[in-house]
Amino acid sequence: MPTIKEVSELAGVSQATVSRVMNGSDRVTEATKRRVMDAMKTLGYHPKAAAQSLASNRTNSIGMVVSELQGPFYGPMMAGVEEVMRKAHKHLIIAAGHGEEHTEREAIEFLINRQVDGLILLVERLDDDYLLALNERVPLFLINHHIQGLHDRTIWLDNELGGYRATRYLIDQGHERIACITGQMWKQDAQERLQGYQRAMAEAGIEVRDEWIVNSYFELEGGIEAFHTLMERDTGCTAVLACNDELAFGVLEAADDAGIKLPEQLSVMGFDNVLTARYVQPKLTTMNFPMYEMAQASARMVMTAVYEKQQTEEAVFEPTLVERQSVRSLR
Amino acid sequence: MPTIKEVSELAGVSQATVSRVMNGSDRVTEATKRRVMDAMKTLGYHPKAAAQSLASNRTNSIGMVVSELQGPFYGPMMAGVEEVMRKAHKHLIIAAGHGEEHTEREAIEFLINRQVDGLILLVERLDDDYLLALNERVPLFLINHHIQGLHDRTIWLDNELGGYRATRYLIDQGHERIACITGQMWKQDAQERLQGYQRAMAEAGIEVRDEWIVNSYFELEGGIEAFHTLMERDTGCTAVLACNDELAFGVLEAADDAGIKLPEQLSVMGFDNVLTARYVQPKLTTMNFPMYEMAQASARMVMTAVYEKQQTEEAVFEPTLVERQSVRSLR
DNA sequence: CTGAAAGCGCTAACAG
DNA sequence: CTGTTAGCGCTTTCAG
Repeated sequence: MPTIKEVSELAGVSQATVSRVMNGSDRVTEATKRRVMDAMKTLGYHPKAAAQSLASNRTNSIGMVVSELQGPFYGPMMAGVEEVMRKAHKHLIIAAGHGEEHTEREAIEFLINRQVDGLILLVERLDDDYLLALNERVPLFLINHHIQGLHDRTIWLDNELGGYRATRYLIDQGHERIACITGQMWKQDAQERLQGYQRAMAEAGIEVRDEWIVNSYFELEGGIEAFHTLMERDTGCTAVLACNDELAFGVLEAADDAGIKLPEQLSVMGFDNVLTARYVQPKLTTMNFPMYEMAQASARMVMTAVYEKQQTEEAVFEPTLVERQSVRSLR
Repeated sequence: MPTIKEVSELAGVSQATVSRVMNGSDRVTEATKRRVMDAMKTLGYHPKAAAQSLASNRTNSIGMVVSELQGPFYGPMMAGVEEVMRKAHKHLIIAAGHGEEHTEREAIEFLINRQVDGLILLVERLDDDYLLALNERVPLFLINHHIQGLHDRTIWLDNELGGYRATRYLIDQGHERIACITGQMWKQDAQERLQGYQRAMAEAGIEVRDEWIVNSYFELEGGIEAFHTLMERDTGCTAVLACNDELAFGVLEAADDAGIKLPEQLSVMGFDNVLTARYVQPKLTTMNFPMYEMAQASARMVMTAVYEKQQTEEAVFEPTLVERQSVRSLR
């Protein structure tokens, strides 16, 4: 492994100069720059990340913490981040929270000890005070998590708008009695999606009856249970907004078991557009969650904030309708 | 950020001693060890990874290259690796190949420049010579990829056995005319699964007719196309082994579109047991691919080979049957 | 069992 | 525009 010293000798310059051309920072003559570059090439030189970090106090790596690596959500997320990071020659170190607050904090500490230059967080269970304190130690970037004072470091999906658009679509298809199955209400996105539903209904002048809303949790089983309570309540709803696809899948399954034909007897609308949505029967109409794009945006935000030291501003993404076959038009 | 120097001063020992207790290597008196530990704790000391790397020529990080981050496959894989790595206080740096040989090599070079201590590869398109050469530069660990001379660094799924068991199950259910939809035949696993099918059929004394085998590719569309060619060939098969779940989903969809009832008119068997398999209609009977466990195994292999300098041996995993509803018994 | 000292390979003032 | 000079924080001989 050649070192900077060898390069400098072969190029007939000082190590400092070599360092300069690598970092492109200071002004160097085209001529010497060329000489150095050639020397690097013939030696097959690659700077040693550890040495750079130690000297510069920058690791050129950023950490990413996700609640869990499983699930349909995180692949695209990681892929998006990884892509832009690598193009910029930065390293992505990942850690998973495995679903618990305790392990999420552990994952974060782990990455901070690694002295990452920045931290992208896609987590749910951490409280704001902790995160704010954390931000003093390392620049934080938050995906889908709002915190007072960190707006310009936030990438989020407008869930309220998504809930609104989804509901609006159902209404436009002629539905009036529309049920809504929510996720865990301590989750910000669950709340917001419900709010969007309520706004759309209010706007359409439809009075939402309490029995139309069933509180559940973002899992297949949650969808199944919710479907049953909906049946028991005998609401007469013709459509249901499941606040994420998983819930919708549960509804699909439960409906099928109950011998209810979809979408003929009940229209189902999902939210997230996970991969599986295209595979189920009927193919799920849902709101698209542009995870890949949001991930790229978060990585770009890191680049400009951390490495270019420039101000950033929050990035908002909008869910868009993906029309498939689980919603029937009443018109 | 406290340094080793401060710790040593507070503990009244030399830096060397502190280093020793951290690495647990040399013998140190219990007494001084305790003093050092206390000092570390009161200072909230954490060693700086970059400095350690530079001095020890070990980065305590291993790289992982996957063909693509998307898809149902890699989440569990990463989760498994990450879990055991983090427990051992090692770092996981990931890079994606994004499906092309060119970018896969790039990803690998990227990680090598990062001086990772080892490299876990879950890739398909790289040729053996390249990988063997690579192994001279950094210890390689291969998931589902066989290479002469790297057996003891390989973690693999017995695809042939999986194909055999799947087919065997179909036969046991009373099927005789069993079609097989393969993946891209340049993929090792596609070949092996087919071989397993053939072995089971031969063993059962069933002569496989050429028209029962349709060469396709591991995607939903591949399954749809394969289903249609199967229909055109009018084989009279009562069951079909789709060599991965994606293919099976394609068959499900195409069959549904063609008005063919599953599993009444055709039994479908998948392979991989991706998350989605539980969501489709009928729920897919398939062979389980223990990705999470295999990932953990690969990480453990890295630990013992790289950090404990001990010999390892290949780890083989067996696919097991997951019985759901897409296969009908003829008995 | 412990300390002293010499780097690991690079960056970052500070001069010139 | 370029060279000189200190380190960055840790590990690792080599003595003792």
